[in-house]
Amino acid sequence: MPQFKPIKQSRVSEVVLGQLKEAILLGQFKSGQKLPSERELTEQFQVSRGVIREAIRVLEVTGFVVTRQGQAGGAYVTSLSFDHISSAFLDLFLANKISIPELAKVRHHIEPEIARLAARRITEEDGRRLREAQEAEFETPKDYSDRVLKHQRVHYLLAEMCGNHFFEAISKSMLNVTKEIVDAVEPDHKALHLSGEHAAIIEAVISGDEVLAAEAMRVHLDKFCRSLGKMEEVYRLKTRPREE
Amino acid sequence: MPQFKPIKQSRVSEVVLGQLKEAILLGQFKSGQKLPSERELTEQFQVSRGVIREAIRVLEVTGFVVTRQGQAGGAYVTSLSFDHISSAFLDLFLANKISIPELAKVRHHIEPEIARLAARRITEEDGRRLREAQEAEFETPKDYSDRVLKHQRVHYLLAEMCGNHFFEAISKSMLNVTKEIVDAVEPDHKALHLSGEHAAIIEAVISGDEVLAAEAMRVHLDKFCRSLGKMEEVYRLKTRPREE
DNA sequence: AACTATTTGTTCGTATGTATG
DNA sequence: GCATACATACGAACAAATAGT
Repeated sequence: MPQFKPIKQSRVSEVVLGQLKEAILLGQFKSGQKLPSERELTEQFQVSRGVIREAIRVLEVTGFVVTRQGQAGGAYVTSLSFDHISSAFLDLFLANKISIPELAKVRHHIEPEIARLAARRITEEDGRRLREAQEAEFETPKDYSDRVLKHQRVHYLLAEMCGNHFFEAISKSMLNVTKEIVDAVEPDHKALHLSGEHAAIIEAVISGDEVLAAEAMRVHLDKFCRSLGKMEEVYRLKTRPREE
Repeated sequence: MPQFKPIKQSRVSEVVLGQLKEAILLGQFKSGQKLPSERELTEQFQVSRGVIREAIRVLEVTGFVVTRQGQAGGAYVTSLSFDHISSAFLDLFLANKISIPELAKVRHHIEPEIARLAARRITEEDGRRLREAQEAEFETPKDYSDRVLKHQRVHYLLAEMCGNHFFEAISKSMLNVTKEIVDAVEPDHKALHLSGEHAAIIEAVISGDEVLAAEAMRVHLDKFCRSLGKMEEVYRLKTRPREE
């Protein structure tokens, strides 16, 4: 006996959203192309402008389009990036659903593998970018936030080089959350200077030695995650009172 | 010379969104509580209802609130779940930003570790649930989708038991994407019966043997990921034409 | 440099649908 | 069944931004 599927599509905006999303995924609107204007869409869908706007807003926060104002403005289809995964993870962290030790454990488990994969596929161009990032660590940063970014750059590059977009998304998300923490705590930890910490990793990756690269990353994270752990209390104090 | 930060917060709805989100994260609205009604918010913020509605819609798709209609309806704060991370990953997959081999590799690297952690913290109650899930695999499913769910149940439970919410979120996301694939392809692969496949893993986890649990998971995924790999072409054919 | 057309952003008033008591 | 409180939807306007003339 075939079960019936639950009928319930109240909310017109979700139907509109579904059709627009489907069209984008089907490639009927390619990256860079513009969706019809809100007014046009109201005519095509025969719904009010508010509905259209809600649907487009959702497409925007899920990363499918960006909107611009003015003539030649509108909703432009974009290539989905990993930023929205990152911000979803960040939300989870801000809502205290992920703790710093948990973050540290995951980084410790994943990033050595990423380093290993990067070492396996390293190219000359990649090597150049790594060395470049390493030198940038010693430049004087504009502010704390910039300094953290400079230090994360190597991890970021390795994530891109590992050749697995899933790993890349996860790693970038973790770096993003890490940055949130360090940014908040850093001013109290001025002493924390890690410039040059990545040298061993970079050399191992460039030399193509998978095992060594993973090991070097492991050693680095051992050290870093320890200091990350110490930030836990400071961070929670500085930010919000725990939800009951 | 201190740089000026780019001022640009046009879009009233984003300011409203920011304030509401902040209030929720600060615990000023606890989980289960209701935000003020749209009308009240228009008065407090002194903006139009469309703006309020857009902000609430975004809070909804990012998982901070659910909205209900009718008297006693409104936007209710919810505890952030991992569902939105999952759907963000699913979007990436649907947009061809993640391939099936990539997914397989990540599962292969993460789930043994999850099994290991689960084995380390196993409780009697957990063991009972695992055995329960295993028996359920042999029950006759209602449909293909239900069958996949039954088979994934063990992986799902282990993710919850591993004690790391980050791993949990990632693993559930991967399972979610996997389900999408298998659901689409399964009808062609009726022969694929995996009932009982998880026995070794479950026994190892329950016995608390970390090494064995990880190894059993590795063996299982070896096999499963091979068949997952074969689904790649079938899946892409069945679904959408690639966006070049 | 000013004007114009286009498009999103925002507002208000009103009407309808839906769940609660 | 009716009143209430709320979200949902519509439509017509005006404001603001931006590209082209």
